Amino acid sequence: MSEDSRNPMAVPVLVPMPAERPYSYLVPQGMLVVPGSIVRVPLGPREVAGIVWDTPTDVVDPKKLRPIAQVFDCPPIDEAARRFVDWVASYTLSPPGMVARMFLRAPAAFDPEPPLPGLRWSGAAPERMTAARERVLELARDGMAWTRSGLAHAAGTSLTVVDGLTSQGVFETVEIPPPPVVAAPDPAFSKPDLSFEQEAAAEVLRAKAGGGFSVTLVDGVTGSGKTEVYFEAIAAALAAGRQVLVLVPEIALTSAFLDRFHDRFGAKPGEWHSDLSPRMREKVWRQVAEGQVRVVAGARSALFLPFKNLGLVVIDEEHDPAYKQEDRVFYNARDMAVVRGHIGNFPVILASATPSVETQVNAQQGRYGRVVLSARFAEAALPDLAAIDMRKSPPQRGGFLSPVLLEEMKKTLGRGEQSLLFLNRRGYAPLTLCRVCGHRFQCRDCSSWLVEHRFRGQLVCHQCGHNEQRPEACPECGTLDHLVACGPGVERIAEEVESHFPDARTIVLSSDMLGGVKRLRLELDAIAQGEADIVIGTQLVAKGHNFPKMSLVGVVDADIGLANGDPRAAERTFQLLSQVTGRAGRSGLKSRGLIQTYQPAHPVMRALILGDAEAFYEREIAERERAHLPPFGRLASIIVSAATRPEAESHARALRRAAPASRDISVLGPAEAPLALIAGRHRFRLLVHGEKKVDLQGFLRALLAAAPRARGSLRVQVDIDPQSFL
DNA sequence: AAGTCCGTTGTA
DNA sequence: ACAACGGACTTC
Repeated sequence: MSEDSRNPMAVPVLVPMPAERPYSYLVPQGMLVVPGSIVRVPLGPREVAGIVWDTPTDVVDPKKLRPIAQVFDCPPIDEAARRFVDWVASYTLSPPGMVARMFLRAPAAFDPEPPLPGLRWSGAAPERMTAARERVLELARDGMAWTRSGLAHAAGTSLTVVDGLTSQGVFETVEIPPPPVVAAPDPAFSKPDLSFEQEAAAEVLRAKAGGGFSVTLVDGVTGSGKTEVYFEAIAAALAAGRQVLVLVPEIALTSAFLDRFHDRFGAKPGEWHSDLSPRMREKVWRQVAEGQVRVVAGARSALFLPFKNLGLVVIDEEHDPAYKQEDRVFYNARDMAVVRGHIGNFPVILASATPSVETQVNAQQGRYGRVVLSARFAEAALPDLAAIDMRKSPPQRGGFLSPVLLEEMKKTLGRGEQSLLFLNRRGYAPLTLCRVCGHRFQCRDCSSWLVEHRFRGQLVCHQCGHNEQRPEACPECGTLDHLVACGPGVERIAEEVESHFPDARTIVLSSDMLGGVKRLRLELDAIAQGEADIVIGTQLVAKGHNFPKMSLVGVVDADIGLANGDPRAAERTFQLLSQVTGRAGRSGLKSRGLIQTYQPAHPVMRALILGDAEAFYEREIAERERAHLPPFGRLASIIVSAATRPEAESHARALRRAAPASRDISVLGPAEAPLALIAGRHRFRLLVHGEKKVDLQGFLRALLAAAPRARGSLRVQVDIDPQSFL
């Protein structure tokens, strides 16, 4: 876009706020701006970063127009990324500015990285030569630029020696371009040794990696080497000069993945997740935009990085619920990645040992390709799985571990191997009550029980984070020392384990661990090195780690996830338990998985123990089809929340009344949400259910347009394809 | 989303 | 009497 000298031109700019359309800004004389340019613009009393857009704006009073303050010296957001923003905004019913905001998550990166100050040999000799000076000069004589500290360090001298030489004019100061955050991966660095089956799968993926849009499911049991196989597709994309994005759930914890990548490509991928330091974040963002970082391994938000030349997206563990974002813009990164591939016309690979029902159906119906890896790689063998019927082998009074499991742990310990106990419950006990008056400790702002965390001596709300000191006396009746913990959390299981195996090295892992992500990484590494005998963990132990000495996995309570009325409960439980039991036996040890359950005949348990995934999926798919649930029908949920219950309820009813008449779409509710109160906000929920082919978004837009405006404390959140039904 | 403006309430 | 807050309103 060029400017006219008499009539300064206005351009649309998406600003990071919930407006339905871009705003218009004037382009000052001499400023050069293209669609995708990242600009600094005035917005009310402040200045914000926005993106120059290319879709129509509303006509606006020319007097209101204000000029763009600055165009950042930064590669513009490309056409494909812009269409992606529009698409995501439209699909999720989010304001486009809020989606664009996700592309602008590293404000410091809009300006180029400053060069580092460096030193280069000027050709001059020092006044007097010493041994230390000689060592420094030896390194610098080739004329390459060094950083001051780098040179001193390499020469094994102090900074004083280098500074002395500099002041004598032996070095001249130069600018060193900022170093890359990661080295360039080499597609030919270390060709893997693949089995026949893996090689065949890799060949299919390599062929797709060269072409346009396609989606391929890599369906392989845990330990079958899915990663090695899709690495070959990455190699092909790299060889073709494209950038690659690998989405990984909980990337912050999976250092094993980064190591494997390094082994294959001779360099680490760029990392992107919420735990990055601001400095690193900024460097990665910038270098992705410039095309210098070739491969990013990241959490779901990495989908909104400004790739210069994206040519492949891999979604590892595609079924993982961590891909669903449920705040601000509600989106599923797996589905949006497929859209990104479609818009950018490049292939997408989904990998999982337990694919989501949606992906299974897409593969069955031929919309997605599928490659299958049926055998565990090399020496790895699938664990031998069995259910422990808790009605027949109940735990000791006050305990939660059946004698059968304890006996197996004892044997494992005796062989010097590791056991893993899995329980998806943080803390010591999920409920505390008074034995005298029956008082139950509930969060003052949420409809949920306070969870006792005994290590910290606190009662904690897992919904809003509220915590209080655990009292000695009941706040209701005042009786001392009669509070009782109900049910198990990982801390309580650890206590039980320690009473049975006082000499074993026991470790508890959960996401709330003291010391944060850094500490967790260290502990996971230590476990992989064999520095623990018994590990007790929540779901974070299920994800992608390789524990070579682990030969027993015990699921403490397999029934937990099946209790609520969530339509995805069976699928979730099957996936999670398959993944956990798959932690055992990855390095050839004969291994076992024991599943404690009160309903061993439940189809999920049967499929799991018999290793009959096919039967499970067949049943689950038939059930979804019968009920017209996704992927055979469409769902959206609308959560209305407000400071008071009546406000929320009456607005939810008003939304319901605003629903347009439709034969193919029905609105259920409003009903109080299962979590009726979160952080002091009362919640009501509507479910919108339609046939597969309906225009669900159009229906919702009409509904929202006809509904009264949400004022005061009222908030309305629309969740397309909801995963959580709480 | 993140400011300003303006009305309410709480405290010296 | 005035700060301290919360809600409504605006932003090209």
